[in-house]
Amino acid sequence: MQISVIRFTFESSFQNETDFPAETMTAKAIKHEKSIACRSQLRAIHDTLELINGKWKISVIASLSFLGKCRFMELQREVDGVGAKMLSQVLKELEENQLINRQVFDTKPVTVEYSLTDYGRTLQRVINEMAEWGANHRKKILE
Amino acid sequence: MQISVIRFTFESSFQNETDFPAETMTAKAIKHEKSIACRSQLRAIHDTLELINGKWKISVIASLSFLGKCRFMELQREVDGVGAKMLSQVLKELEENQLINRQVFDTKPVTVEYSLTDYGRTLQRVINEMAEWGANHRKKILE
DNA sequence: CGGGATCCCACCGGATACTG
DNA sequence: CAGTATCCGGTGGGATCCCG
Repeated sequence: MQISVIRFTFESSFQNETDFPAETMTAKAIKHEKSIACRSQLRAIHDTLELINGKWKISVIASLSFLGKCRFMELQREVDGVGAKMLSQVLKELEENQLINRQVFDTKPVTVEYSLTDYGRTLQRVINEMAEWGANHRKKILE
Repeated sequence: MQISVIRFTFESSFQNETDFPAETMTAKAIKHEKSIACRSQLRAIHDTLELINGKWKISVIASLSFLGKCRFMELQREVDGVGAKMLSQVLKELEENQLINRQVFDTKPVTVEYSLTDYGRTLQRVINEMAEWGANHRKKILE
């Protein structure tokens, strides 16, 4: 009967199991297994959120992703509503987390260019999923 | 020369274009096109963030996604660190946004079960990407 | 058990002014 | 241009108590 526990996979967790002929102990075991798996997923999600959480981070990353190299003012113009202070702070944090590069040019008025690092680029799939979902959501809301 | 604008796609935006033989006007046109595309992506991302932003929403959705139906206390136990007030608030907002179902049973101590709606389930891909990225990130951080 | 009400604080984030 | 500094209000979110 322990085989039923093995039957559990992440994929199966999205279906109801009301027709699952489990007795109490097996059900408990399944629940426990699920909880273990769930916590490890939650931890991973929490890790991700720790880096890209906040009102602006994802927008900044997405902008750099779509536009390539960007200067400070370009980014501020692109990300609607962000103030200089927040943008500055966000850029600093993203740089600390190795997600973006900061390159300073010694021109007459100093020029700074930001760009994604290779590691920052690995967030693209997450960003794409979010953008896609958002687009579908807007369609749905407007009936 | 306008053909070069047409050449632009999202995919191409991730490569440098330093070797792109564009004159100023074409480069400007490209930049403008990019900006337009970028803004529409940012708007979509903003829409998504509007629903799932915050410290707990994604964790709650992920928990329901992995565990299926859940009661209030189960969720609170699962999502590490969340208080009853926040959990309650988050659940209310998610319900208003049609992402979760709330089902009340008239037992002696009242029982409430939460579960994802079909629409809430469409967030799964976003969640999976985030979980996967977080797992890789943790691996990378630990060298 | 499943929350609502209240209190309270930290910090997010906006506005403005200033610097190099 | 690319920030930094300062001030300050709103609110995210924790703790605690309470209620059906």
